[in-house]
Amino acid sequence: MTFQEFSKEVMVSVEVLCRDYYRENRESIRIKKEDVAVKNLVTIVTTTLNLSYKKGFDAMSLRDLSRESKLSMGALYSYFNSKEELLSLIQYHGQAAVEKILREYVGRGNNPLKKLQNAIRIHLYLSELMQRWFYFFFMEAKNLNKKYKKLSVESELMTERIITDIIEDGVTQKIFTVDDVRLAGSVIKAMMQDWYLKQWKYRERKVSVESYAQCIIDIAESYLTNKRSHSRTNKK
Amino acid sequence: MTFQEFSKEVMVSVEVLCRDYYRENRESIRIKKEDVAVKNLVTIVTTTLNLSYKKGFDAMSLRDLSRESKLSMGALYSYFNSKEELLSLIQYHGQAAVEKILREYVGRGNNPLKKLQNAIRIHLYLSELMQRWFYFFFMEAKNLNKKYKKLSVESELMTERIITDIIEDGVTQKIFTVDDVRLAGSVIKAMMQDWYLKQWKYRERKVSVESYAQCIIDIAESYLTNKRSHSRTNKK
DNA sequence: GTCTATACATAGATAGAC
DNA sequence: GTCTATCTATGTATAGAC
Repeated sequence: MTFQEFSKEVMVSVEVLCRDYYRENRESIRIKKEDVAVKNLVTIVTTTLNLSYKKGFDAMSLRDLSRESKLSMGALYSYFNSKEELLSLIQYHGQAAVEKILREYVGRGNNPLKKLQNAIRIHLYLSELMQRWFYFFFMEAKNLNKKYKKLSVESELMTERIITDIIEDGVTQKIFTVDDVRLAGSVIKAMMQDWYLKQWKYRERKVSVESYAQCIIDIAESYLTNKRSHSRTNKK
Repeated sequence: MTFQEFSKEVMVSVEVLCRDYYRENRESIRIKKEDVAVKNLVTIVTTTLNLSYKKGFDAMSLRDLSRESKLSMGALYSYFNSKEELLSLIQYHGQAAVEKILREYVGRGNNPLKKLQNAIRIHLYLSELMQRWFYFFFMEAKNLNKKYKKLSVESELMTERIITDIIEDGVTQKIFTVDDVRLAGSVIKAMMQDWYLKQWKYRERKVSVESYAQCIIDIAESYLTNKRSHSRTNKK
């Protein structure tokens, strides 16, 4: 599956996501016309993601947001009750959207090798489409309150789990060889994460998301299918 | 080289680092007794790193810092002229200290394979010793002004360069096979970075820095010494 | 050298006109 | 629904006593 095919198919629209948020919070949002509300929410969220990418959520003042989104302070507060609520809106609904898409696309393939390739590609394609979101999830997680922080950690572990489950499967089928499945999954995830954390670097070097994916796949494969024992890792 | 051997040998003391800063900025620091100044600078820097780790540098107010470090607001401002100066003090002198140590230890080994193993280990050991610093460098880079941001990017590329130079060398000697040397170096760095960005995860799982290092080395080796062609990556 | 007290700017948040 | 004007808390930074 190429990136282009994927992006045509998923249509992760911020609009859908904001509509979900709106419908779940009708009571606390003062705006009653759904279309107006959703339209402005999209602006608010998009602007927040961009400003946070530049200076961080905490450094972004609501006056910055007001200026950039061309909505007054008063208008902003019709859509959320506090800056913290804006933060958790993005984190919570964003991660939910990501999980939904991952669950839908990941898991395809009829053997562990194909499944792994697919999982890596899908993850990377999605993080490319939603770069600002993924960056935000990671960089702003520490500002969340206890409840949302817990959800955020769970989300991190869930995506790791997708990888480790496939590896586990491959080990059982004697296709993969590896000592510590969870550690392997963790570092594969780390490589994937670099794609959206260091966007500036890869953009500058004109690395395409497809070739990046292929590189990670090659690395994962050569490690997991390496017949030589990794016995030194076993010392513990 | 084990982590214990390394940590005994390097002695990255925050004190040395603060003394350097003090001596370079004698004019602008109002405190004239070096020992008093250095002692308080150590407290200030350490406390800043800890608070920033918890809530981010931007969210940390100088009142927080004053409370935690048990120095009054007035006292704090005897050591720096603005919050921004505190930020760049940590970034600039911290990264300089890191580079100095890396230059000293990396490059040992009499063939590319040994050199690569050594470079990965030293990087990880150092990032373990200076976890708060490395975390700070990455998370707070966006708050720097233009001048220091440039230095920060250079520092990132420099450490990447250490890895790619070794790989390049190995390719020339036909020990390694890889299409895109720079991309390989970049993702190896990404795996190393995860060690200090996700400390909570690895601590919880009781992964030692040595076994983490061994895992990254195994992955890098199996990829770089894999004879199978990575032709698919070559499409560009 | 260190403190307390305070100036001044800006932050988040809200009231009430339109 | 959106705006402007304004409240109050908190932030960075400094002056001046000890």
